[in-house]
Amino acid sequence: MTTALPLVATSGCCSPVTGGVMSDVEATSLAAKFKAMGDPTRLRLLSMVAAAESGEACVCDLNDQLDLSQGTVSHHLGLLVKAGLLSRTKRGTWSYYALVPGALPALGDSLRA
Amino acid sequence: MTTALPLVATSGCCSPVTGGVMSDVEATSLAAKFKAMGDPTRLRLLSMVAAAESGEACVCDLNDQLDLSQGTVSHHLGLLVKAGLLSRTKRGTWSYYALVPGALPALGDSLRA
DNA sequence: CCTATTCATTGACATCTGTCGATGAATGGG
DNA sequence: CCCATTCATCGACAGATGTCAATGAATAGG
Repeated sequence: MTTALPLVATSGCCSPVTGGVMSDVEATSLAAKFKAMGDPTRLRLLSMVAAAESGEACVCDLNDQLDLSQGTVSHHLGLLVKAGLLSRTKRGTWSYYALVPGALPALGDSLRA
Repeated sequence: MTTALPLVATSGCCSPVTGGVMSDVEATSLAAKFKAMGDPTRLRLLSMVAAAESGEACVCDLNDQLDLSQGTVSHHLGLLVKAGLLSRTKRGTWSYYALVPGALPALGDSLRA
């Protein structure tokens, strides 16, 4: 029997903050995600991708709305991918970024009782 | 008529990340809270306070569980207070920290659709 | 009073982070 | 082919951050 790898972030990805004292490992893992969201530019990037009609956006579109150098935007997007919040798909010359399904709500769940 | 200041964090404190493109001001405000949670030590501190029976904990208790200098722990607690996630009450020689009611769930709501 | 306890604040330090400009790789169009 | 476009990566740099040791203020107990 084959166990399919979930394409959607499991809601059990993050230990709840208010569910007992967190271990060092749990805290480090969860903190990495919050850290990725702890920057205004990255938060705006997430909201822009989320607001895109097709569910994805290319760097050029995002870059136009941000008054930052292209390299800097690419850097932030890379961090969001590394944190597991965005996915990147290369098509031709363009890179398309999309929300990892379920990642944000799962993070939100870790803040509920 | 007097308008009472809410002692509980309003659930509308944070603009949702997936509710349209965030403004610079919204993103900066929300990012500050996530930034405060983007550190393993601070996350553990939050979970320790949340796990305290009485709902509050003094620095000495927290310090014992953390293998960090007392000054460092105090520093992290100060950041969590500044972010609006913890409250501080001084009683005698002790400082007691408690969760700001509703603050964490409100943050979590900003990550839901 | 004198001393011990609790805790915030300060100064110092190494490291991390956000930003830019420049470079280079990959693709697509004449 | 040659060139323009898109984008990631690199080197550099100022500023922020996490940590400690030391200091100092406030309180409690003999």
